[in-house]
Amino acid sequence: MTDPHDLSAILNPLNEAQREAVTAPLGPMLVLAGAGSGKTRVLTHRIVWLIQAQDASPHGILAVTFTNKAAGEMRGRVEQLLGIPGGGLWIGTFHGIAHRLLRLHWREAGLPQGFQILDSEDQQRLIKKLIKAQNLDENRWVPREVQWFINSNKDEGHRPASLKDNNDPTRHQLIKLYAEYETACARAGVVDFAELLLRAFEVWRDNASLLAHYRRRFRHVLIDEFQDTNAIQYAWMKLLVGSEGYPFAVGDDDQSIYRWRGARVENLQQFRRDFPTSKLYRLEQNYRSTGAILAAANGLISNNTGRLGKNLWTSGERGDPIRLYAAFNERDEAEFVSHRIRDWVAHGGQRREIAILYRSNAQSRVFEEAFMSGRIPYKVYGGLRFFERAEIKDALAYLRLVSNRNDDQSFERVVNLPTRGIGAKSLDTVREYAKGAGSSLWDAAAACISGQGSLGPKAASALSGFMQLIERLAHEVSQLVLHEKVDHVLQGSGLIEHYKKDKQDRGEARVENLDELVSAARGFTPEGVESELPPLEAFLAHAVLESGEGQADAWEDCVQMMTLHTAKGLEFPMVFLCGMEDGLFPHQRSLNDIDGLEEERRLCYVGMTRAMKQLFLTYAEQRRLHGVDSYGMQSRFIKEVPDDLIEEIRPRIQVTRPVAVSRLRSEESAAPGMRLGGRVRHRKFGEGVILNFEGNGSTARVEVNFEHQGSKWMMVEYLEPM
DNA sequence: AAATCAACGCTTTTT
DNA sequence: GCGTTGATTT
Repeated sequence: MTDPHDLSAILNPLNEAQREAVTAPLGPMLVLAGAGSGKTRVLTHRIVWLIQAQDASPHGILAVTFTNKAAGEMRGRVEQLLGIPGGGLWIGTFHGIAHRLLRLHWREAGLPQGFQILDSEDQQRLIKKLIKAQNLDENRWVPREVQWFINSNKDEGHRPASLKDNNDPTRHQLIKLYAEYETACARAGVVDFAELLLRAFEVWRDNASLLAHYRRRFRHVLIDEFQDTNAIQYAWMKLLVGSEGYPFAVGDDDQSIYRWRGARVENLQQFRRDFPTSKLYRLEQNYRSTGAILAAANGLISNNTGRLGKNLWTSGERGDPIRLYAAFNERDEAEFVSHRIRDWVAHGGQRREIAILYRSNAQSRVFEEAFMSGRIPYKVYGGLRFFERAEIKDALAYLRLVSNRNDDQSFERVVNLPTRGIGAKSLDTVREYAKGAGSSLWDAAAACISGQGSLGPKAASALSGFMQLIERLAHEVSQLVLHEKVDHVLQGSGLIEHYKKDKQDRGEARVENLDELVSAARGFTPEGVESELPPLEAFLAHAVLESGEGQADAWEDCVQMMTLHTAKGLEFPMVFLCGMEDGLFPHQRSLNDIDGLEEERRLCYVGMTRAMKQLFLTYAEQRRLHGVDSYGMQSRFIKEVPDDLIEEIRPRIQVTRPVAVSRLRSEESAAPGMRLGGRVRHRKFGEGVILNFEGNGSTARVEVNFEHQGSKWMMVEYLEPM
């Protein structure tokens, strides 16, 4: 047993800056933590320090993160340091904590006790349905955009009633849809993700005694990734902290990459204004990357304006230079990466130490093809997760209906799946009736069967069959344990049969996933507030909130492939930043406004700082994009890395390339430095890249893609190589 | 109700 | 160019 007041275990592993932050006197604190500077360590050690040095009760500490993964890691490390399970400690995601509060205070929040959660796909379906029900033109009222309107307003704390239409008919209609959406959610007893946060905020704002209780309880509020907080998360934090609490915010403005989904970097500065007594700490010593990598990242990010200011440094060695490879096309790029991976493995490295990072998911395909033919095991991150798969959502819809007949989304999803003769027309009748009666689809269906509304006898019997099925399942399942419930509903629903008929490959995988769902139910243990709910309801809520990476993935030694966004928070000995071309990265749609461009730059910064030992930047001079070949310029970000840090790798000769290239190659003596993809300068048009070539000697003409003027054909003599 | 076809659109993602 | 989706066909 360790002496509870021996703090050496907590403090010894820290550097001075970290120790200062961890042991800072109680009060509002903001920690600017650079990439790889030990941010999680400071957060976890602070928690333990509060408990062991300040005698804070674990009960009085709230720690909030954005992802379940981060929350899990934090809890694990705290428990490891404490040497005991950190029961009583509230560590969770914003949404998880909000969910917990709403389960505890569903009455005050005006929610039904068994409310369920809508994921974004469900939300979009519902919105689409509402738009259709209004007979609005779906081209004018795009569900995605309406969804964005609703969510961003919720993120900002706005209810439909508080929104002004400013005599703008479009806005007026959007607000109306928002209001209708709210009504529909209330009737079905469901809340979406943004609603969790807003509702949790409102329940405190509108219940003084409840708020007072939580203010008294949670004196210590620690928030991770503070630069990613949105308006409602910030407001919620501020409300809880009040004037007595001790907020401990950790973030990095240079790693703010989620502005597009409502994150407000400004919250870092706002924090300083709202808590004028707050102390600011900086963690700038990096333990992850070599000096060269850090210098490159610093050089890049220094091009951004309005930074809070931070310079990462390391006491480690400078290491290898950043390597830049100009590929002919995207396949050559992938080949190059493959070669480097083989070299790494041949020298004793592991594949899991390598990350391929790209701006957009579509870029993974070419790499996958190359790795597949090169027999290099890889894993692509991103894409659908387990609980988001169609068949799983179908199964969950059955379970939700069994649990709550008024869940209209689920009703619509499975009423005719597998097909049982309930067509669009019959459903219209039911919908119409529900609309008139202001009831759920289930109740409307019951009414229609019993002769109200115009439903054909055939449809009525089919519908009645479905409803009896659900009632029967609900009855049969009532005494079973969770996984038996799931299993039984799956069997009874006919979903398994339905998917077995599916085209071999796909259908098989789907049935396997459904089996996996039963296993997931078997392995499910409700935690904390979840145990207040019946197991099935707890399981359903859990499934939405933690749609989870496929839990059990055989840990084969794989090259890791993911987008730059996904890579945040991770580190790898060897990193490839691929597709470094203007238009791809920075992305075309971010080129126009300076804020967008700066966010792209931060994204690049995040990518570079993932690398521990080796960093490669690659780009393709020619890339097939959306089916057409295009010629790009190398990313402006490459030029923002100090020259002396970069070592350019010349393309290998044996690469198959267009005939024109070899023709141009033969002209190199006549026009030194002129090659396809080479950079040239024109007196009037500025800089560009050579796209194409014809003729030879003094009659040679080239097509040049100029940075600003577009592409033009011209004589070589007017160009100078760069 | 399945199958086939044309249209579309195409960053980034967590909860 | 590809995968998804909605509409139309049989």
